[in-house]
Amino acid sequence: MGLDDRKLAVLRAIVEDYVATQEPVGSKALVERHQLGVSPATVRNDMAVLEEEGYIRQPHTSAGRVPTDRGYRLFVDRLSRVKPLSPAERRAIERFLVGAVDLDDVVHRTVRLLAQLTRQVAVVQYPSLARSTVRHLELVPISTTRLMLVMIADTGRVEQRLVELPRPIPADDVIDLRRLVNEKLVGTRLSETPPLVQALVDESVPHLRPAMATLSTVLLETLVERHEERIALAGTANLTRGGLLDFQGSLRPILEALEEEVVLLKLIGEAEPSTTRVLIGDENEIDNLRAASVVSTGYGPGSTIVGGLGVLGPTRMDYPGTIATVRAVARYVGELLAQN
Amino acid sequence: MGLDDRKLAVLRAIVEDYVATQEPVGSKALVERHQLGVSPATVRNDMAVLEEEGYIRQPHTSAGRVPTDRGYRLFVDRLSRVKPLSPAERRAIERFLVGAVDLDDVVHRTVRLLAQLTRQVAVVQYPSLARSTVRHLELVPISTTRLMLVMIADTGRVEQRLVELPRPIPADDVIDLRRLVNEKLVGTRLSETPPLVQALVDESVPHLRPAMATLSTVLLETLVERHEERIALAGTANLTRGGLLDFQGSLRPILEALEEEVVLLKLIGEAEPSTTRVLIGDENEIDNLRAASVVSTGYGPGSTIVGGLGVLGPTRMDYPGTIATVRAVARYVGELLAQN
DNA sequence: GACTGGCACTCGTTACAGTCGAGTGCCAGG
DNA sequence: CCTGGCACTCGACTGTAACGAGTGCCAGTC
Repeated sequence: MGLDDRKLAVLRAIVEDYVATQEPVGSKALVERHQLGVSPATVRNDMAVLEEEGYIRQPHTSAGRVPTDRGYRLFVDRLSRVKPLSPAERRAIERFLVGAVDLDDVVHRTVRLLAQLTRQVAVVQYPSLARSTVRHLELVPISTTRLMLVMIADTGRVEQRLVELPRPIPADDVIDLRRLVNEKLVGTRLSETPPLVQALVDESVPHLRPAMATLSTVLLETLVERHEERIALAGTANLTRGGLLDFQGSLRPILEALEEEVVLLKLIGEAEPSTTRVLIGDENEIDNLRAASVVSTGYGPGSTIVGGLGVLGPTRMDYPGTIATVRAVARYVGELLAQN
Repeated sequence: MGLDDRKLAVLRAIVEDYVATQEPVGSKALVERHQLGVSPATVRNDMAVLEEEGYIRQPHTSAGRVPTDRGYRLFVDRLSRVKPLSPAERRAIERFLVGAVDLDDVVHRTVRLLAQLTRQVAVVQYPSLARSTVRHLELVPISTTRLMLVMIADTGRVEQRLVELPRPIPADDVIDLRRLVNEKLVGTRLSETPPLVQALVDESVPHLRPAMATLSTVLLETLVERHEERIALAGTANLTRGGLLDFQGSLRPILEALEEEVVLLKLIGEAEPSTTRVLIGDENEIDNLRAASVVSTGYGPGSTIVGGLGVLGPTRMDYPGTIATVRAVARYVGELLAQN
């Protein structure tokens, strides 16, 4: 498919205008607003080709052109440069994130910041347990047959689970259990833990074994297998911007999808290092989100990735700006985490 | 205002029909669907009175009648009986809530359950810290100048904060601190804690005092004053039911309000024992929610209240059914909490 | 005095026709 | 290969007319 430079310029112009105005853009308006150096008729010919190739389409016979998902894709891949952030945005990011007292606080501030800057729906995954290492395990007796297991990860994440023991155990045994699990597990990554946990059970002295067995079950099942990923969400009200034109009139499927943690994780949780992923409309695997685009990336202290964050919006989205913002926020959050 | 029985019956019929059909209801349709024993003309006269009194209104001159907020209020207060739950609903509640492993789990399941049963937006407040008592405080050294403070409440709630110490302290001192705070605070209600915390600082031996002071600040500021109430939300997709007729066409203000924790707390957090609160449209203090109604109640083990839960939907809502469901769910959750 | 049937009236909804104009595709000429 | 010109399409908007659900009012009845 031979798309010469001018045709690409036309596509870029269409995308930019459509994103800005939300209205199908015609050949005449295009030459007026951009210095293309050719007449509307020429542009029309180019448009015909672009349409044939599937990059743009006409909503109605006598309307202007609108980019297709494929058109946006080409735009993102070849026609757009990442916008540098404005100083105001930089300042906003810093102002927002200093003074966070807590991992919870960091995550909440981040997700709100993202929503505000991009004016889209923002999603932030808590640092993944699978990618964290254990800093400390605490066992707090609740009753003689119940323990509260508290796990503190190096990322600052704290998770707790109630452990229901098969039979009562004395306080001294709790101390022993605590010592044992900490000796064995502190510093390890939870995803690599299963064999270690098993070993813990096998090596326990007989009278501790039943308790240790339950404990290990809880550790494995609830912390690793059903790996308790957490998600923060903000900016759903932004979905209502742009009237009902975006998302083809119904927010329903979008809102439904946003309620499913699993879906969100799929969207932003599979980040690779220092890559920004852009999913445009159709490319999305989740049916409910076929009318939306997602920009996501990983974040973490230094160059390691502990979680993902991103935004979701209409396919008609300011990709360069959004990508820049998502990257910048991820970087700042990474720095923040590195300080701990 | 003399509203005889028949006029009240007419109002009830109008509310029921309108809630069911979402369409303004006229005099003819009314006599057809309800056994009022009079002619449409009579009903029209009654309607005229009801309209004069502000209980119903006409969207257009030649349309049927629609209840006003005031009409719904009268309906809720005097004309409706709380519907008993269907066996299916009871079963759904039990099925949903058994097997919860965790406070987080309980809250999440509850909020989803509520959303599903009422088909509205559901809100559940985590057990309030101010109404919980301290079960255990744990101090975990992160570095020589940092502690992780973990508080476990009797409601199962676990909160953690990073404590930044003014200067390094040895491990033994951490043990002392832990012992001191636990001796003094376990069993107390956090809302009554301030004097006790202050006493802790005053009574500390000199070399522990600086650390204890920071610790107490964290305890007071972040756990009590900025009382860390938490909220779970579900069912926002239900806002899109009933097309765009509810909420006068724009979900925007609703979605915005739902993003503010403070707003949500105001809605459901001020529950009094065993009362179900119903706020209809205008009665709501939050401007953004003037087009919505809220049904909320408190929950807690036994007869104490530790938090609130409720649902939010259009003023055109099945009040009897919703009230019944909210109450039932609150009761079940209370029982569940009582078991711990 | 309360209820009812009848009737004129209101007004939103729908259908239809006509106009307008943005935008297109195509073609002949530079 | 680009351009100006031109006929054509079709959605948006406007105005008109018919329709009908629903009302308010009034005179008559029990």
